[in-house]
Amino acid sequence: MSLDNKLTIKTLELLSDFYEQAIDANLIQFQKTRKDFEGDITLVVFPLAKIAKKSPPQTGDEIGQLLVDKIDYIGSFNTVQGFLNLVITDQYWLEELKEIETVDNYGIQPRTEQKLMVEYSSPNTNKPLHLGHLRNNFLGHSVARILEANGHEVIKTQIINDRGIHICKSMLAWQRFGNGETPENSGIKGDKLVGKYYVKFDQALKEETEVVLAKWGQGEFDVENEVMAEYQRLSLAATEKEDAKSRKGILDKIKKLANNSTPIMKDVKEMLVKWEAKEPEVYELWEKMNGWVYEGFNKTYEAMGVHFDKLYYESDTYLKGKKLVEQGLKDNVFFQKEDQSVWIDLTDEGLDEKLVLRGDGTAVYVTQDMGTAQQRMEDFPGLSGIVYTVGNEQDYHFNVLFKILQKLGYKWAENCFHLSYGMIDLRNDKGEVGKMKSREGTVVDADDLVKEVVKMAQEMTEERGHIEGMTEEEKNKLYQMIGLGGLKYYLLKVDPTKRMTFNPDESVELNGNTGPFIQYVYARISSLLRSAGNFSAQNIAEVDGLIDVEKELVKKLVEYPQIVIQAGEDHSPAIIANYIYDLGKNFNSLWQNVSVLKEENQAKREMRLILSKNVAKVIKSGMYLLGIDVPERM
RNA sequence: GGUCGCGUAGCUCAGCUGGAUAGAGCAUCUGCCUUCUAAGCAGACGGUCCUAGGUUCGAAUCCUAGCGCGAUCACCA
Repeated sequence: MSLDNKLTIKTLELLSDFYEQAIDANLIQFQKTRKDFEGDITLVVFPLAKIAKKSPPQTGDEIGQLLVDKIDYIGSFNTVQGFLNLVITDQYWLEELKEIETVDNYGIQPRTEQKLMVEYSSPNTNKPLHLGHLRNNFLGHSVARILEANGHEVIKTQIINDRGIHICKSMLAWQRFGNGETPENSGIKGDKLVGKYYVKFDQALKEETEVVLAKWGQGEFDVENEVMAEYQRLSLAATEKEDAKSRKGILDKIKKLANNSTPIMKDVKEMLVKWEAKEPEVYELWEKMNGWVYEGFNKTYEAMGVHFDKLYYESDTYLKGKKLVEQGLKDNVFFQKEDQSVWIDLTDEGLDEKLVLRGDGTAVYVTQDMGTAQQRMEDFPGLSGIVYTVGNEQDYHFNVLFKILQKLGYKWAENCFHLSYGMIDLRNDKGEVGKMKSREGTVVDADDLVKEVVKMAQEMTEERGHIEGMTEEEKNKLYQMIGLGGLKYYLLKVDPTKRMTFNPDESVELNGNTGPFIQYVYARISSLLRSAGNFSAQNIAEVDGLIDVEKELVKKLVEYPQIVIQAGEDHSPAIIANYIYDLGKNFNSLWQNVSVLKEENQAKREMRLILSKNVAKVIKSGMYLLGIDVPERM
C-alpha cells in the first residue's frame, strides 16, 4: 500500500478518536511536500480546522504531535500556515527499498478478469504510412502494454481499410495510367507504388472537375436534372452571400457537386459496385494491388517494432455490417428513404441523421465498423471491451458508432472506448504551424523518418565513442534502439489527447527530456553493476542515514505502481514517460554527486548499488511499457 | 452557424479529481571531466497561466461570457 493510503487510514482512525467524532475521509488530504519545505508528505489541515475549532496552524501542530506520538515511522513535523509537513524516518524508506528489491515484476498489477482488445494503426491501403500513423501505432502499442501491466488480457489488433471507394481510385488510376508498373519491375516499395496512383487519380479528377465546371458555367448540362437544379440553386445562393466565408462554403459544395459529376468519378463508383459483386477482373486487380501494399506495410511495421495478434479486413466484415443494417431496419432502429438509402435518426441524442447504407446498396465507413465490432465479439467470447486508437478528427464518428451499437442492443457497446489522440502539426520555413498536406508535399513519410532517425543516432553515437569492441551487428542494433527509442519517446511523452507540433530536430535530440537520455541512464547503471562485484540487500537496514538525493530516489521508486495504474486508467503513456524521465534525472543527480563504488562504508555502498539496480529495473520496465528497448552499453 | 477540443516562459511541453513562492527540456549565459559512461551535473536568465466576471479560507485547475486557434457537421475513410 502506498504511504498516502496507509497514512490516510491511520490518520482517520486517530483523528476520529482524538476529536471524538466521525470524520469524513475526504477531509484527510495528503500531498507531496514541496521541495522548499522540510518533510516528505504533507497534510492539508484547512479542512480539519473546523473540526478542531482552532486556527489552521494550531490544528496542524496539534495533529502533528499526535501523529509523531502514535506512528513510529513519522520522525518529526513542522507546520507552515495550514500545511502540516511530516518527516518520514530513513528507516522507513530503507525498508521500502528492500521490499522493492525483492519484487521481480515490480509495478505490474495482479491479473484481472478483463479481456480487452486494443485497435491501432488501421491504415487505408491507398497510401503509405506517415508521421500520424507513427503516433497512432506507438500510442496503441504502448497502451496495449500498459493495460497488460494493469493485469488485463489484451489482444492487439487492427482493421485494415482494404475496401471502399478510395481503394478503387488507386485501382482505376493504375488501370488507366499504370502501363503494367509493379513493385518488381519499378523497384518501388508496394505501398508507395499504390500511393502514387492514388495521387494520379486525384490529379485526373481535378482536371475533369474543371472541365465540368467550365461547361456548367456556359450552361451546358449533360447531367441529371436534380444535379442541374442543385447547381443553379447553389450558384444563386453564392451570389447572394456577402461574407467570404459562407461564399466559400457554397463554392465548396458546388465543387463537390462537379466532382461527383465527372466521368472518372462515375467510373470509380461503378468499379466499387463491381467489386462488391466480386467481378473477377476488378477483384483480381484489387487482390494484386493490396498484396503490394501489405508487403510494404509489413516492412514498415517491422522497422517500427510494433506487432498485432489478430488482423481484421473490412472486406471480410462489411457484409456483416450490411446484415446488421438489414436486421436493424426490421427492428425499426433504422429507416429507409425513397432512394433506398438507409439511415439512423440520432437527433434525440444531440447528433444528426446518419447514413448507414448507400442508395446503391454499398456499405459506408460506419457500416463496416458495426460489422467489425460484432465479428470481434464473436471471435473472442468474453471480450469486455474494445479500445479504438483513432485520431480526434473522428470523435463524431465514434460517438455515432457507439450510439448505433447501443441502439442495436449490444451491451458491450458501453465498454467501447475511443482513444482519441491529437493531430500532429508541422512548422514550415516561415515558422507557421499547420497540418501535413499531401498536396503541398509536407507529409512526413514513416519509412523516411525512421531511417533518418537511425542514421542520426549512428552519427551521434559514433561521435561519443563509447562503443569500442562492439561487433558491427551489435552497433547496428544499438543505433536502431537509440534512433527508434528517441522517436517513440518524443511522440509518446506528450499527452495523447493533445495535438502536438513535430520538430524534426527535437525528435533526434539526445539531451534533456528524451529517450536516449533515459537509455543512457540505464547504460550507466549497467556499467556500474558490471564492475560492482557481488552485493546484496541484507545489510541495508544498517545504513545510518540517507542523503537527500538517495531519499528522493527511493520515494520516486515507491511511486511506480501507482504510475502504472494511473497510466492505465488514463490510457496515457505520457504519464509513464514523464515519470521515468524524472527518475532518470534524479539518478543522474546521485551519480554526479556521490560515488557508489568508492564508498567506504560497506552498508552504504551496498545500499547505493541496490538503489541503482532498482532504478535500472524500473527504467527497463517503464520503457518496455512505451515499447522502447534499453541498451547495456551506449 | 451547431457541436466538440485547445490557449501556461522566446520555442516544445508538464502541472488541471481546487492547496504553499506555477515546473521541465530546448535556446542564451556561468561553473564542473586525474574520480563508477559529461548523451551528465550545479547554477543564472526567462511568466498578465488568453481576457473579464463568478464560486471559496484558497483558482493555472471548477462555472459563465468574450477573444483567438483547430476539428467536425460527406451517399470520403
